[in-house]
Amino acid sequence: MEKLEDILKNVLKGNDIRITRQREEILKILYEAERPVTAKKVYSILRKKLPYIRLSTIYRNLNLLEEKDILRKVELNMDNRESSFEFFRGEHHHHLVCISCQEIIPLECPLAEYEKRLQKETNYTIIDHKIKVYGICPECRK
Amino acid sequence: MEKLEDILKNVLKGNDIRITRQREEILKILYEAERPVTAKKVYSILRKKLPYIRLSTIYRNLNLLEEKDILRKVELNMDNRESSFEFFRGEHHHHLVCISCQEIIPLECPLAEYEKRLQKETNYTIIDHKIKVYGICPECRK
DNA sequence: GTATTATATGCAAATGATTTGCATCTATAC
DNA sequence: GTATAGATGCAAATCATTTGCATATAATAC
Repeated sequence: MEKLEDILKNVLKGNDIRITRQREEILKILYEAERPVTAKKVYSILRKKLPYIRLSTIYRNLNLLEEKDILRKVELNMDNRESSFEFFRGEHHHHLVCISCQEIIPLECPLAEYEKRLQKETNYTIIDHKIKVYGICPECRK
Repeated sequence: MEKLEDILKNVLKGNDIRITRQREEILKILYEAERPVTAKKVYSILRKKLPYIRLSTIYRNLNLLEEKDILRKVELNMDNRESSFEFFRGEHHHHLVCISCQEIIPLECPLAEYEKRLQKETNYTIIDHKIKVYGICPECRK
């Protein structure tokens, strides 16, 4: 049974990405996160371990990992100001966000059939889509 | 038959918004636009007529009109950097955007049933949702 | 292990959309 | 017309994100 550190190292190697301490730690945070995280969040976690790390390094790596399809970028705030990132485990999905406490529930994609129909109706080649659902969770409704 | 100027004036009055030249012109641009427009776009159109207008005025008014439910704010770029606004004619809808030429097709909402189901399954109170579909239009595919 | 070289990082500054503070102006109510 | 709450012009601030550059480091060949 492989150690997490080695698994993540291999993820990097397999994508021709050099292994650096910063990279490993960033990826680990994303891998272990239960919900999408912002660059600032990664920064605030990491600077305890790596006091010299900069936000620019975080951004460069998040973007790199997204380009390599290891992470996905998602916009979850209603106002779309800050991006979050999540480890991409191969499944296309969406999010239901509580507008009060920001809790996030992943959603299976309900548009598979719809996309096909849309493609026929509009004659567009459909590439991708994004869905975000906003609500209030049972906890916050109380 | 009422003139457009008067219709828009009444829209403003009906929402307890003072009538100013800048306001009227901004609203008119939005009303007549065939697709969502950015603040910068409004600015570049308007400064021909009102050379002294500032982007801050545009933003203040777009935001005000959105709060009053006269406009809707939409994020159409894949990278979500710039917001667009469109005149809200009462129908909840979404957009299919060509990632090459940015042409936009409005889409009827396919999630009405889904929202109800989701509400039951998750016990969240569903408030709203956003869908964006990205594709390549027939013209650009050639 | 050491040297070589391409790439990554720290750091500071830039960017770009959007917002804000403040003095002045103006639409509306009296 | 006058008073005043609210709007605008203007400049500067804000905030997430990106970039330029000198230095440091990982991968690679020896």
